[in-house]
Amino acid sequence: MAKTPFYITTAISYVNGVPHLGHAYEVILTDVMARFKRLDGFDVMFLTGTDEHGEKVAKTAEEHGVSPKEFADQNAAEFIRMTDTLNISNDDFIRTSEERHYKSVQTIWKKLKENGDIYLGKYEGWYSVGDEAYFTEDELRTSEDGEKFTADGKPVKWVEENSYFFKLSNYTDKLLEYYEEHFKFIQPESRRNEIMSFVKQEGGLKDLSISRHKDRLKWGIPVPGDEDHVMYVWLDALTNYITGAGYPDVESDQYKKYWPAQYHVIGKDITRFHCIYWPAFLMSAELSLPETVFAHGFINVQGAKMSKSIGNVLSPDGLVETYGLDQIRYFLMREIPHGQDGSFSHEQAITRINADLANGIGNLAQRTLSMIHKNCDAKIPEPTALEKSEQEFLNGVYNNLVESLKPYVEVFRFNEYLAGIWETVSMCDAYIDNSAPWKLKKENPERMNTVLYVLADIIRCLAISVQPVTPEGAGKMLDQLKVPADERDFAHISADYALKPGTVIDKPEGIFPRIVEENEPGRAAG
RNA sequence: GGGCGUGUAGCUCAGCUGGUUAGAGCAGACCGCUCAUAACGGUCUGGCCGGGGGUUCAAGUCCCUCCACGCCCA
Repeated sequence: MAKTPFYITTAISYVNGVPHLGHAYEVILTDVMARFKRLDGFDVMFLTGTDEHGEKVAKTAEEHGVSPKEFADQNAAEFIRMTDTLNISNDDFIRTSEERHYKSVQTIWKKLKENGDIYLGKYEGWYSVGDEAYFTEDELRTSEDGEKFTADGKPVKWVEENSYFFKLSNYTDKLLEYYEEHFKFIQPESRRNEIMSFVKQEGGLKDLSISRHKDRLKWGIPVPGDEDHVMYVWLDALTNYITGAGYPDVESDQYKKYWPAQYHVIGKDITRFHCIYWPAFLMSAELSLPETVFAHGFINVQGAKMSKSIGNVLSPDGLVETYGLDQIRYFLMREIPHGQDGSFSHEQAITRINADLANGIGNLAQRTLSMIHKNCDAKIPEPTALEKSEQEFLNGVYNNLVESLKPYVEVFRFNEYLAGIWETVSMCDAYIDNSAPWKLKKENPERMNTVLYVLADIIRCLAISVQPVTPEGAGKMLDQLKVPADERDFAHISADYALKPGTVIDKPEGIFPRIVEENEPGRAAG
């Protein structure tokens, strides 16, 4: 039976800076969904990448005395490295400076043009290089000597130039209609409201400038048929999602299989581009629209927005070094509520990691496997007749552990998913205490074997279920139980694949060590 | 200025279309256990559900208003 395709993307990261916690969160969030879907039997395509063009990159490159391409190469390498550091399972990594992307963007440009949605106009206005955006008069502040500045103090200059425009104004009604008919297109709902009220603004949507004159911006994709112009960032950047699926070869297996995407996972700050511009471009190019744009929140660090000036910017490297990879993945998925802003603090991280990973699932596996190793001749014991409650416990795990939590996963509520899994962890600990296998050892060895067997098989299921979030630790746990590599999908959470009694196990080692604070709390440096 | 959202135990959060004594985890206290990563189990403490007003037999849940914070737009 052919697997159902599932295409998911992160936003592409702008290479003007280097990776920080925000990037890490987004790519982990997406990775967890991708891994979950693979385990659930989908044919997953997971794309992430870098956005490399634009005036800001060109300018920063110049400051560093290198070409834009060299500069982009350097920082793109950092983002690629981040995917390794964080154990991200992306199937592809796209860079907008790649040849395949040039072809793709130029093709879609031609489509928009053929369909009459691109025209040459004139743009004039106050332009801020720092923001790569135009501002209207009333958005600016004027200093005493008449200089104009943006609200946050960046300088602007008056610019007049020819520019190609996209007739976004044609799409006001079509977009609204689309939102009405596709409730799930923008999630969470608060973002949907935001977008709808923006589109409903008086006079409808305004046309969108999509090119820059070459004199001012060379670092970009040339406009087909007009040497003097280079494309402006959003058309270029957004198109990466279809490039990744094989566009412009719309007849390719790849494209037919994966487009339209199921999810674009993005930060809430770029919702508008993804929920207004992108669908409008796709409509104009007569391509299908993605199913859902999911906008996640931001993470505050030690109670404040991450910023260089405060000095609380956390790097993925530092976080992994301080807490461990699975640990940081777990923390972010468990602690950041769905679609809202979350917060990160050292204390919070330690507490959560120790309580759930070290004292919770880690200790559960360790105490169970130790008992098996010591008391069952290092073999998975042979169970005898199960008590009714044990059978029910086991059946509940087989039938519901993952199944009952799927609805949460569908909407990125991984915090709820994990909370659900951990209910079973807790039930196991209670079951151990009630059964007291250390007493059964003398009084009733057969019962001890049964209890330990039930526990071991539930731990097998727990480990399978947490693989999306803590792939490394879960993998080790399954290794310890000698679960074959091809029996680790959700489909194997069943009695049919239960552990085989007699299987020899190694002396267990703790999977998630407790984080012990020395004298002063270590900080993840940014 | 308009809009959206958030405000529930010390902390992080659940509470769908209003319905019995408001829930969970963590933290804290006590008791128990000793297989385990000083881990685990049990019990308990802890909440004028941001303030005020209203609708209703009944409101954390609906309406109005105010306050704080965040975001979108102007």
